[in-house]
Amino acid sequence: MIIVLNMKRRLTPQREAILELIGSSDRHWDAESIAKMLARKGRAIGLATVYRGLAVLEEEGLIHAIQLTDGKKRYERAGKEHHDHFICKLCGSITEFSHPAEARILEHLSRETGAVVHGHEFVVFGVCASCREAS
Amino acid sequence: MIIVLNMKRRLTPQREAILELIGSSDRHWDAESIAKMLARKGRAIGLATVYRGLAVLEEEGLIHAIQLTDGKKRYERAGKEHHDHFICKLCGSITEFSHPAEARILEHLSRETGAVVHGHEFVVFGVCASCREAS
DNA sequence: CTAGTGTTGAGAATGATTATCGTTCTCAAC
DNA sequence: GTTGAGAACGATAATCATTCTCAACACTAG
Repeated sequence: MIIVLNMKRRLTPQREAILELIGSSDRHWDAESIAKMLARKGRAIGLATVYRGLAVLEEEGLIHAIQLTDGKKRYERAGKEHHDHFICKLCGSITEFSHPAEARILEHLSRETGAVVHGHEFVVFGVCASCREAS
Repeated sequence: MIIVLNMKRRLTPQREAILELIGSSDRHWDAESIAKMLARKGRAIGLATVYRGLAVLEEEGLIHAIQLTDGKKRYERAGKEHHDHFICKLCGSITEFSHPAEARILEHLSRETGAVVHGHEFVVFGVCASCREAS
């Protein structure tokens, strides 16, 4: 895979390491987990650099950011079709789901209000099946 | 309106002031705005007390919390039928909307995954009609 | 080669929220 | 009315995620 960043941005070794980590898994990474994981792999990167790298990679569309209910921004690899997130209050696990009706809701919204929709986030919380059974 | 909080929680004058402020408007309040507004009204309340009050009032179901994309938690009065939020990236305005298909998505999710859904949040961002026209 | 600009890493700074702590308030039992 | 236990208050310190600052380093074009 050959990646070229726009303009003056460079795909530095640090940014490549971040991209490789996120791109090769289905996890929802936050900045600190990325820094720790890279450190554990002997590829330590300054935390500020991780934050900057994430911002750049997101702007370039190479990763995708989501904002869940805890204060942390999470990142997942780009290129998957759009999906929403279910978060279990008990175990914290994140499950992805999607439904075709969502597109219709967005269409309806922009038709009614005249707004231009750039993005959206649908976060559902509750108790996942395995936690429900376990309790 | 008579309000009785459960158990050991008390509806103190401070909490009543917060509830009255949120309940009598359709704004989406963050903690600091509440503190400032009450201070301007000559009813100043410690910021920590505002945060604690908001948490208590939310637990009691008297106000409703939403988490938008900026780091701040917002609160709106409870009792309105459920709705979602559209945020304009340019002017920051928040528009409420709703669509019946949403319920179907949630039903589908819990049927498919076996999860119990407690709540959800659908946040859409883009450019509102008036900002679009102005630019 | 060299100037100009992008990038890094460490640490300071920021902003929202939460914890701490001594004091005050509430309320039921005495 | 007094007391005692626990809830609540307000000011301030602490925390947590994130952003900023700045000096040292690395590319890239001329």
